[in-house]
Amino acid sequence: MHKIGDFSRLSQVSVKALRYYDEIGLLKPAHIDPFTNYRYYSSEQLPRLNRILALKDLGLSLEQIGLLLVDELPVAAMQAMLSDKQAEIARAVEEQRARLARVEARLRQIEREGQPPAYDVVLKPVEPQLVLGARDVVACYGSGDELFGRVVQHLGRHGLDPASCYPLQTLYYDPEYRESDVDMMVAAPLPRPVPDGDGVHVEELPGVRVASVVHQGPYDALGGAYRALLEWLDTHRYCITGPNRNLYLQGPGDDADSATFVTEIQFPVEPRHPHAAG
Amino acid sequence: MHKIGDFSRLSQVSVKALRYYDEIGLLKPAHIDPFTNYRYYSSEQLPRLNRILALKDLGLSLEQIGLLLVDELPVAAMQAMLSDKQAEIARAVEEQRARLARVEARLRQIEREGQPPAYDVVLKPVEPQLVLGARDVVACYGSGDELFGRVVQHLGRHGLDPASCYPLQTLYYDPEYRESDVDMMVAAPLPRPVPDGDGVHVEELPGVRVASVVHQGPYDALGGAYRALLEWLDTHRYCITGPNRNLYLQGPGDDADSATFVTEIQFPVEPRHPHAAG
DNA sequence: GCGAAAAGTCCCCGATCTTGTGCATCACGC
DNA sequence: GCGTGATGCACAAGATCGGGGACTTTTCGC
Repeated sequence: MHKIGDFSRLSQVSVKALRYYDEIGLLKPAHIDPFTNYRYYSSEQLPRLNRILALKDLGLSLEQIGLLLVDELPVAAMQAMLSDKQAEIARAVEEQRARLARVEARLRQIEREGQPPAYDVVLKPVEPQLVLGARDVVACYGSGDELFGRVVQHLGRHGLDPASCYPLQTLYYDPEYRESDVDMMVAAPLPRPVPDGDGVHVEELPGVRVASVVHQGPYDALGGAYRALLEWLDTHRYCITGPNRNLYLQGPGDDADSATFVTEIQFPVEPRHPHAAG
Repeated sequence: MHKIGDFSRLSQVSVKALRYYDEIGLLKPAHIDPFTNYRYYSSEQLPRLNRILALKDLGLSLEQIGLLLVDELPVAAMQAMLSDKQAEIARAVEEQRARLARVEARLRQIEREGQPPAYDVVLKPVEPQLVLGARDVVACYGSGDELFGRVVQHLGRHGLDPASCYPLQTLYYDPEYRESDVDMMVAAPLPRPVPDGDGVHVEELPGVRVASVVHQGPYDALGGAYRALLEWLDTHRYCITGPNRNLYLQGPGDDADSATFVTEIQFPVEPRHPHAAG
């Protein structure tokens, strides 16, 4: 029988840890003096302690180890828990590798451009939203004004302040970039349903995961933001799964100078080849 | 200007988190109403928030991000921090992969043997220790009794109780297993130096990292423990760097039945090919 | 347009999660 | 009297989340 200090030296486990393992029931001393409360450990408890250390080394929590150390545990249970752990670690490794790839990509970008990236791409979910939409094929990207007019007018007709339908947005349905004959929709989120009308209709935009960037400044510089986002999608192996959206977070309607316009670009995406990331 | 809730919806960052970022100075609202203390955020703050999210996604802490977001930060500083992070993640990946390998090895072992391993190998440091040693080439493994005798006698001559020189141990110096003519030493840790004597000497055993298993039961079953340990060293790519030791934690001298003998086997080791673990 | 109810916001304290470490205080015994 | 043991509380580390009580703002009914 060893006092806790001796057992600690023997096992290279700190006294505090031994007391903690006692407290959580993982390794009770072989004997406790009822008068002094001194803990006494037996050499025969070393194998159990070593098993605890070995399982801890596999990444199992003390709680899980406690479950595994129950006597007569079916082998299948041990296998199940280790398999779970295996899957968990594999997932963690994959995630870390992806993160490493992201860090490397950013480093390379700084290297290449000599400065931090101008745009930061973030992935985020967008909730489904009920919108009033005006969709049409227009001559060019700049000629959606008439669609905005339709939407704002219709909102007014049904007692909705356009400011309460924030943010106004546009969606682009062409599968590839087009200079002319652009299939686009202007959409305004609705706090409550309204009837359809002349050239406008109510629909629910689906919820999607998007990659987004926020552009600040006049619209003629939006191209850089688009390029940055598309390049990011390429580098990080995402593919586009739906019409992209522009959200006019701060625009001409907000009494703002064009230098302070704020526009968010969203592309619905999903990972491409998740198993071939490296 | 948006109230915190609106900005939260816009950015998909929780209100709580926004308040926290304010508190730690990472993202102060563009305006705070001096009467109500309401926070008001501007759309133009979204790029900064997105940069925060992007850096967070790279695994940087909020504190580090705060350092990186200082205006006019030299590019080199950003690169340095990202490089550090890159190295850190690479290390983490490597460690996780090693752990994954350990879990897989254990699973395979259970698969193969149909039951959990009988021995758990743990790596641990052993401190240097001053010992009284009796070294000789003896006929076979079992014939070290005379060496034990020498040591115990010498201890007694200098007023030391063998019980205070715990645990007695043996070291085996042959570079490979031998059936006969075994070069071994019996050693007893010393609480204080004693003079050398007939066939015994004082020396300091070096501190080493060892792989160890604990065997419980009679000595004729020690072979299984040895095999388990050596197999583990092979599987986990460790090589032996010194004489192995047996520690007699509970043995014939402790009033014990041979079924309750407890012996620890230690092999000094170091990793073999650390870069070729997978 | 007014009052009341509902929703949003404030700040502050504490919990989370894990595996312990550090410190203070008191008891035991060689 | 010093080393060792006991107990118990606090703290750690990081990034929030939860809840409570007090205000403020918005909305809804009339």
